[in-house]
Amino acid sequence: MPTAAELVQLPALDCAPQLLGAVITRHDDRLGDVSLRVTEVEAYHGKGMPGPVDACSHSRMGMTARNASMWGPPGHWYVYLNYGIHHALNLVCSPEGSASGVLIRSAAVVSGLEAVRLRRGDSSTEVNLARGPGNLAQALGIASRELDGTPALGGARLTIALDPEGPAGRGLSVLRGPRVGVNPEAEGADYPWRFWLADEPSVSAYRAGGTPSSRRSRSTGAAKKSRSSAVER
DNA sequence: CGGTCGATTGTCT
DNA sequence: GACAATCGACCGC
Repeated sequence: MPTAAELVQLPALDCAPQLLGAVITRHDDRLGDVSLRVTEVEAYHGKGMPGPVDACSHSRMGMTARNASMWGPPGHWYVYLNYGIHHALNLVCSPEGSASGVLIRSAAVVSGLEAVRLRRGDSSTEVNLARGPGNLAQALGIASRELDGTPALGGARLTIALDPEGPAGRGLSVLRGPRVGVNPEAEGADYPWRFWLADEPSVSAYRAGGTPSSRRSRSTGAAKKSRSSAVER
């Protein structure tokens, strides 16, 4: 049975499904602690890694100021701001220098519901509280890049507890399919980088093809591909 | 329901 | 200067 430190050494495609069912805990003295159970993730391969080319990974351009923590040691957080509005949380994986990560897309609230409601507002239904990467970050009180590059295994403010046996150890069924929210015209857009737990209402409702560029091309008559197909593994 | 669109800013060409 | 690993509001069925 692998340890958590060994699991985060795996390539993103192998590490990502093992994170399903893991519990992320945010410590907050004022609002109280919040714990979320991960229900949906996406693998992002580092530039030059063996396996399929990832045309969407932030590491594809090489190291920059933003993505530097992706190149750091695994088991640390990579936090960035997306669309100028939402923060997104990733767990860096695979050996240092390989620049891979797993985007934590969705989760279910395990404890600290009151604190999450305060952060997310009353208008959100319970399954939507940490559904989608932007909402998940908000539920955890991540509103800056403060935690970028900090340890995730035994982290002080934000920590992740992995089940060494992964979802299979609990009899959870894992589904796999293409990403959502990336440009559907991009090379390799159909490759199944995304993993989620079956029968989980908190999994992303967000549809592919939501980017401004894809909207433009769609309105000019480009064919829309179906993304509903999922493969059980 | 499902499609469509604006918000908002850091990042890279 | 373009646009992004998104979200929620709004519109028309």
